[in-house]
Amino acid sequence: MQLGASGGISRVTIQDVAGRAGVGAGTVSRVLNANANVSERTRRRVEAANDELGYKPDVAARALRRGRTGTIGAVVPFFTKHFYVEVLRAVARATAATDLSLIVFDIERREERERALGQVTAHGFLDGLLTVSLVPNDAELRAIAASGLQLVLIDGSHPALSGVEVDHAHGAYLAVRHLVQLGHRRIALIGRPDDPFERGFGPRLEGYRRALADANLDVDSSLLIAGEYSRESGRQAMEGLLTLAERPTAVFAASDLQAIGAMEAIREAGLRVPEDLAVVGYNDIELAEYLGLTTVRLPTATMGEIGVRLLCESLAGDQVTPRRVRLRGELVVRRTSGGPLVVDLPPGDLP
Amino acid sequence: MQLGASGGISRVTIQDVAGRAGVGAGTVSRVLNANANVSERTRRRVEAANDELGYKPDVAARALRRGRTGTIGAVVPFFTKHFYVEVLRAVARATAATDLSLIVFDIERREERERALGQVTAHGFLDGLLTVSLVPNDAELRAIAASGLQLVLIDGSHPALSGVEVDHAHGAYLAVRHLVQLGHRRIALIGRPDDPFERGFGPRLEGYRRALADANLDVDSSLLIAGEYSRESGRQAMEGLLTLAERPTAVFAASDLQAIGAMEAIREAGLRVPEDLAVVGYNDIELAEYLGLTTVRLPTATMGEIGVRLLCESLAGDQVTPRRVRLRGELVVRRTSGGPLVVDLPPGDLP
DNA sequence: TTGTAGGCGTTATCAG
DNA sequence: CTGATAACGCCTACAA
Repeated sequence: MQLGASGGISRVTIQDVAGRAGVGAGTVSRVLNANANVSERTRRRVEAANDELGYKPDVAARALRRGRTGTIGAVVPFFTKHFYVEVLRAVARATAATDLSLIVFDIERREERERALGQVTAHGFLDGLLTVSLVPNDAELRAIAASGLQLVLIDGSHPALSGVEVDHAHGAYLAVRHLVQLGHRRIALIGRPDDPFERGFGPRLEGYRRALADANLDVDSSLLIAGEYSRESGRQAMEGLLTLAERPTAVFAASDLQAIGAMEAIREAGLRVPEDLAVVGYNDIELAEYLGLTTVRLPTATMGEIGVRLLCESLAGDQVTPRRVRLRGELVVRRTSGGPLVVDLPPGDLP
Repeated sequence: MQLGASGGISRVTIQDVAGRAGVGAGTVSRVLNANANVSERTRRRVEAANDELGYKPDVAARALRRGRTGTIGAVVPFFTKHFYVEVLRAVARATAATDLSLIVFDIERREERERALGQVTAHGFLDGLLTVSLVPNDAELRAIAASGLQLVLIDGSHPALSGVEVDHAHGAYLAVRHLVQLGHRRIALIGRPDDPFERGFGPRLEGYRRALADANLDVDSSLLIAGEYSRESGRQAMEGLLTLAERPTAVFAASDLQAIGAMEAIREAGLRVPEDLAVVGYNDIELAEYLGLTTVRLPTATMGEIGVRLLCESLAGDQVTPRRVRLRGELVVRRTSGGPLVVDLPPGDLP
């Protein structure tokens, strides 16, 4: 009898477990895969043997036999930012509930994106891929398709691909309509594009326009500032807005981080939120509640779950046509917009 | 004939290539693995068939047969920082020269570290692992050993593991000795620990002590500031040092980023480098040359190469005892230390 | 309910 | 130098 190849520790195989449990290998396999008709007694014996030997099925053998590796990848930008963390957490949880393994690729810089996508597709040990807020370009798409990799987009969309997207236009619409209803007429937009590595407005501009149009208000382009997903960006944008001859009375920032930066700028200019300037953010990060920031809450958990579910469906190969799910966020009204709200303070805390 | 399992595209197998080339599968395999005795004519035929069919060996089948997956992982913190980028670049290059694939895990936060290490060891599709500036704890080490994964440390050391380490104490010694030789007697140390997720001094303090001891100088603990690897940290440390009653005349920062931050603080205080305060950094990042920063250059490329080589040796399983390689950096004298140096300026550029 | 055999795609061995 | 052939470890028919 030979030692299991180099892998280090001589491998425990399904045969060993079968021998130990006094059953055939097929039975062990059935137990492992919760597969069906195994008597309770046998199952227990097998499980015991399994534990005693510390058996772990060989991924390679399994992959060869099944034609699938049982491993998926998730490509996520900016691991540190709330939205991505939340989505990824949901993805991890949902994946854990399946028999798939997840490998996470964190993309903090543009260059890494290419590298990660390349290495993921070239290697050939992934069945499927989830990308968050990243839509691969045509070349990447071709490579992915050629390698037989199933791709599902989370917070992004492409006509030929399955994906979960968020109706950011609708979220922006809710936010801006809220401000309009509070009587604001000059509402600034501090934008954020779709692609996390860009600058620009993205679909939030559309919601902004729609909310204004509903109220028969014109869009004043001097109130539109494109930025990126950061506090500093929000601060700068706000500083610019404050120099305007005719200042806005409210601002919708396309991310909470930007909203927080904007509020800093507002306070430094000696103005008050919401009395002088109402502020609404987007994402509902943890700090938002603490700061009383009115914002739009996104269904991050649902997005992650559905993303995994769609990928599982793609892997099962049942359906051919891509499925695209569209989700909506909800407005969370707090102090910074100056809207009507009920604050539940314990009576003792009142001054 | 059945379609290759779900993988998507029906798989081209080695048999197909063999058929197309009119040879046996074994021969194709030999060609693919540059294995030896194949006639030039046959080799060409096989390669042609290979190209025409776009054949890619199945990783799973190969892994099963060989007992090794041919994939290694590299766990690297702070992908954006010069030192890690350089080491990783070398690792990638060295890996490309072998028949191994590399999967990179970027660790930007403490929590990710655990996750990455866990997923990497649990999954079982990696033959080996390289960690940069990260020494796994005992529990992690056990898990790694148990999974038969070969581990090699880059810029870190452990008695039981192979690894390449840098003699940071020696690098610090060179830097501080340089300052001592220039006549400085009050030399501050802005420290940096070994573990990128800590705060502290690390081995650089030892080199600092040694250089001072050589010159019979005492260590003044008020000149020792612990910090982390960032510009801001260096700035703060320097601001503190500048408030001292008896100011230092020179400072050795344990990273260039910290040195740059320190220089900013010095200039903001209205002082000049190197006239009022000499500065030496560590790492030789690109900016260092631009700023004329005297610093210690580390053999990043060599570290990456050797790391990969050590891992390959471990995988080959030839040697049992861990091999540990110790490397040294070199001092690069530029303007900020005020040392004697020759600047090669084109004559025309002189004022 | 359970054991057995065949084969997934590759590579190593053994004849020729 | 090259072609068959037998594993690698697992899963899934098929047979019992």
